[in-house]
Amino acid sequence: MTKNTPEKIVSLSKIKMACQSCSLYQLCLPLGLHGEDLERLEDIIKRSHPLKKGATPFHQGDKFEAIYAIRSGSVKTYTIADDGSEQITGFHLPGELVGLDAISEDNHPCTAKALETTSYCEIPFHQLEDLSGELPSLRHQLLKIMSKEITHDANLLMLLGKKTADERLASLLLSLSSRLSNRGFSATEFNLSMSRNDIANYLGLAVETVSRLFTRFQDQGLVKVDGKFVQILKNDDLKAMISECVQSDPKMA
Amino acid sequence: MTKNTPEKIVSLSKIKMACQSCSLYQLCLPLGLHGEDLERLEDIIKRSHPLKKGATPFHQGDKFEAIYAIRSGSVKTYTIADDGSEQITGFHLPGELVGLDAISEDNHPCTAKALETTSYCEIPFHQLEDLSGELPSLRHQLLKIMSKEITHDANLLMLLGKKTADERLASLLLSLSSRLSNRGFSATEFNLSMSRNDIANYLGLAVETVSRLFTRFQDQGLVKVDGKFVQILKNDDLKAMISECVQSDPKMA
DNA sequence: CTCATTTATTGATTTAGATCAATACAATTA
DNA sequence: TAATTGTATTGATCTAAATCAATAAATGAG
Repeated sequence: MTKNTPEKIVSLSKIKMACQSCSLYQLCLPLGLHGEDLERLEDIIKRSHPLKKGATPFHQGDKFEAIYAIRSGSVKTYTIADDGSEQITGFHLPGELVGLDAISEDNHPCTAKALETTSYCEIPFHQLEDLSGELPSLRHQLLKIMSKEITHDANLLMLLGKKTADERLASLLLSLSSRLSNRGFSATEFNLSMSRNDIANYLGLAVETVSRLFTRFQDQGLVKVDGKFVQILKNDDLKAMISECVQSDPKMA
Repeated sequence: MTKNTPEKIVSLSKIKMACQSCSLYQLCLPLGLHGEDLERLEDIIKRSHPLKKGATPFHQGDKFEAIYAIRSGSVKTYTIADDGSEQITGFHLPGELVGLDAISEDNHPCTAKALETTSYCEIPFHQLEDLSGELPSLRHQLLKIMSKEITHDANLLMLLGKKTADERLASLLLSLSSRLSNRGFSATEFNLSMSRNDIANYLGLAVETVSRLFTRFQDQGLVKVDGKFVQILKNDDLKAMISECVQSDPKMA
């Protein structure tokens, strides 16, 4: 792929994105668009070379030019504070959009890094914004995706603010499981593309704690873990973990 | 004001919102709109009666109809998990929009509650969405505000995931201070409209811890606290607290 | 005003998870 | 292949913050 630039033997018309034929259509930006409208969106979308593991499509502070839709692979986003400490703000799977947080300041508040070989579509934002003026369903879908991100973050806040280490890991595993299954992958077994360190960082825990949790979850028969390969054995028990837990404070709000 | 309903003696034309004359114009949705465009936005905005303390303009699960711009007072938003536990997702000050997280599912994922007497503008969302199709700067401002919320949440994540109790409280105080000062209030002294319990919940701490922190901050001469009234004495020291702290993990990402 | 109830502060004790430390296991590279 | 470096697991110890417990202020209702 990198050696003999085979793009040259592919007809130009094929290089153009075909969202219609993309398995992620219903999860991604073009949802709700058809016919000519969809073609207009496809016209502004650029497919780029796949990212190798560790590659960074954009860095914190970079001028905001485009948002990125993941086609395959996975990406983490993280911010680095003044003191150099890092906080991972998300793990992103195929069909998800990355970079929307850059609109506000017109530069990226976080860095994105491929956790494995990752292909993606690049959508120049100003063109998208203009086009969204003309296409109500594109406009709505964009707002919807952003709104979803806000909700997702709020859930994560709940996770970090209130939950125990067990519940945090259970939440992450269940989130990955359900998102992967929405994308046509197995809900019960998958490879974690991120390191234990990344998981710990994201969940606000120490690596050692994450490691111990995996061991314990396995001892409890909840999961089977072999390095990055995870099998969910008792989905319901994991779910129960994250809802039963926090004994409610009956008088509040 | 509350006794003799002076609204009745104000002409109907005045009841219509006048974003131009609103001190929050440059922080709020209409930023960038002028003349006829601004009037079109004002036409869809409804000013409602002020909320009394404890009133809830919308509840978790309510169908999504409108977003709310705070004019005066303050509001907290929170979600209630299945187990009844509550997580406060934000404190909202004048000029801020509440309810944008409802777009994604078409119903509100959180409840909003007035922390004090609070006046607000109600903006029916579908009309706003339509109008944003015609007005590029409105469209952009809406995306910008949503994007800002995503960034804000990411920062909060950093706060809850990584920081110590001291840093959390310092962050909240500085955030309130700077937001209040942007809104024309004093940056150095203000009343907290939320309870210690709310603060604890929001910061993911126990009430007792928050209480002890206020005491210690005061002992250290960082602030002067009298119940809900807070004076920031050493802004710089507080700032230093939140950046020096977390000794970076040099090898990561 | 008094009484009741919520909200806040302070102290004593416990604990979940961090940190420190050592080892084991992978993955790269030469 | 061994050597190097990064990543993961496991154990021992420590500590920040939770929890438990009691009191003290506020707030609000009658």
